[in-house]
Amino acid sequence: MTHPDPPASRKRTKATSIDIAHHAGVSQATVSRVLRGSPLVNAETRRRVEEAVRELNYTVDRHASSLRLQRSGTLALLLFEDPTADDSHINPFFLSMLGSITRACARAGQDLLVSFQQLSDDWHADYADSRKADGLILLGYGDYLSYRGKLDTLLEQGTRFVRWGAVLPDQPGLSIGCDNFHGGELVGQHLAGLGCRRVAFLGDASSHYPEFLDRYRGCDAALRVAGGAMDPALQVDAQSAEDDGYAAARELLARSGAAGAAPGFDAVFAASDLIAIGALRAFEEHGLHVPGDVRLVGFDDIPTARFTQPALTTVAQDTSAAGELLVETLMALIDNQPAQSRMLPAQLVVRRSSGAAPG
Amino acid sequence: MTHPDPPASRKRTKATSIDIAHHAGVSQATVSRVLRGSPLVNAETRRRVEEAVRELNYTVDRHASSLRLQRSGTLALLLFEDPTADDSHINPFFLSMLGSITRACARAGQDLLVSFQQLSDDWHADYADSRKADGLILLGYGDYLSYRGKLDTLLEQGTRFVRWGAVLPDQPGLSIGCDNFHGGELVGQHLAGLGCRRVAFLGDASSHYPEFLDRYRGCDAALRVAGGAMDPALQVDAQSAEDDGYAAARELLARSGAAGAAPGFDAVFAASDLIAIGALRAFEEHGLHVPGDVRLVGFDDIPTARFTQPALTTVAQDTSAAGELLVETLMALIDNQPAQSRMLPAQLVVRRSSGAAPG
DNA sequence: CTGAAAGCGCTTACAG
DNA sequence: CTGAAAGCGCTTACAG
Repeated sequence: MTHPDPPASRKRTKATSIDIAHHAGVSQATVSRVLRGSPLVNAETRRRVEEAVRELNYTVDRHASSLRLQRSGTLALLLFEDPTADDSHINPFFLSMLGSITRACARAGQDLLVSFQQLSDDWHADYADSRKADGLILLGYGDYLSYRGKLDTLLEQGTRFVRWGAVLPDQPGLSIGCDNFHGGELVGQHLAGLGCRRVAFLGDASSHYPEFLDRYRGCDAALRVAGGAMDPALQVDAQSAEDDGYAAARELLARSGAAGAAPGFDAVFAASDLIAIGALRAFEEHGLHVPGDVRLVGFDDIPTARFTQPALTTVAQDTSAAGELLVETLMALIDNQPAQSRMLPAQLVVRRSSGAAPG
Repeated sequence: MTHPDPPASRKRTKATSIDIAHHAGVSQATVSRVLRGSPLVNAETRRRVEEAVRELNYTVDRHASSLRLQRSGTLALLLFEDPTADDSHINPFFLSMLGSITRACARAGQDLLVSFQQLSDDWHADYADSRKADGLILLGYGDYLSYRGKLDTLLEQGTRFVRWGAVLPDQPGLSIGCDNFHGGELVGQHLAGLGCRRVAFLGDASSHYPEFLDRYRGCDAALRVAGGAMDPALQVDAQSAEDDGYAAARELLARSGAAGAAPGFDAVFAASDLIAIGALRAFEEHGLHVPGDVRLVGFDDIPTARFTQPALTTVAQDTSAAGELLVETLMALIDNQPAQSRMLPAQLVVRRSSGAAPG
């Protein structure tokens, strides 16, 4: 039984499994077996190896292991930003998703690679092909139609991925998303219950932004039950940033020709909290009181929503469950287990901006 | 000149450099040279290889490359949370740091591994030893004294790391931090200029939390210039979360025995915005008006600070520059270039909570 | 239960 | 300028 010699000069070079083998008086193969938890190892041998591992402070080299196993134990989170977004801050909602995904990965024993991407970037080529990650989590707003094609490419290449977003009937790959339609319904019911008849919508309500579209439709459905409906004339496009909301609200005000006079709408449903916050600023500047003159509802329940003046009524998405489910679904895909798209419940959070709460 | 055969069955298996070599009619070594940008390659050969790479959609296998190069091209961001923190949300300030670090890594061509750690975890063993990352970025609040030892261990092991936090004279390793002392001075000057004499401090001002301590000292120094000083009786410990701020403010109120009567302080400097927001709630419940009865200043300038009622005067840290500098410094360390600790300027952002702005 | 050996896919010193 | 070959540090089928 010969064992390989350890390196002659032990000059603070990282320990390898060969060092451990020598230290414990076993073969390198046995060290590897112990470290991978093989049942084929004698208890006493295992003990000796484990001791050497502790003593030499050894950790398995991740690259050697991944190369051999053809598996990296790493997931990649790609966060898309709209090309319009300058170097400004990321939507807090996504930051909160990032937090929950990070935790979920830790629980699943996976490492997480995080990257921000422009929608236009050549991202589909990179992470999976280079085997940096076993699968991708796709997150972010952006024109769905223009990135759908990239999803097709991913699928063709056999890349495992899960997307956060609208759950659509015929989409490429799997999505986890909030039940946006129901979220919209909750808003519509709430506003109709408060007697609103003319509900404006701030957000791109087309199939370019299917999440916003679902929110719009849900609200419309609820209003119809109450004998009303959304009016397309009261819909103004907006991406999800605050400035977009500000601009859209001004456009809405201009359109309804309400220079000082009563506006042509009694409520505004903003497709995101950031949009709502921008709109709030525009209304304020215009001398329009929220909720006195206009009731306002957002979507996402970002941390700031509690602090706007008035505090923002909004729809909360369960980011904790979302992160968990995204990781779980992606792991199933990677392990060739059955997996499916799923929607998470939405919850209305009533605060003062809709004029319903006490005070 | 013989070239290795490509795999017989081409069943959607990822292309390797051998496939490319065969396709381009060169050796695998030459493919590698082209991909690593070696100048030793004939232009026409290079062209052929590049074409094959495009055609077969080839990407270098990261693990094989890293194993060979003994370099991963990856940085790890370890975000510490206090053990007290339940599954609640991360301080938005750190989320914003995370955003800027992510961008900086992208610009530096490095991948970023993100992980949340409990201060108590055995994190020092993992990332660098396993070669998952070439270096670590350490971020987060937590008892400095209790984690200083781990920094020493990292240093001993030869792990490259940079820490975000207080820049201290005799600390292990390098730190990038905001000039907390000067940030505190700015607050002290501002408050003194408004005629405040009794400034309370909400935050742990000991060497367990050197950043908070520096803020405290800076404020004290500024008050002394104006003929005053901080009063230790008006200092209440608080970690950085909102609930801690709420509790600390109530403790302060109880201590100064001000049940309805005028409190024993005319201003409060909260060590973080989150603490300030919690304090604001406590003061409100107590019937204390900000800034009428108490002037309030925070630290960090998180997104919500603009929206509290009244909007929060605070000290902004340049997170963009911070991320850039953290990555730059860590890269220098990894490349064995000279590198040093650095402080970034702090900037006072005056809003209504200090009673100085118009309105 | 254990060791010897092959091989994961690269990179680069060496020889031409 | 290019190819053949060694080797990075693992994991596991194979043989005992």
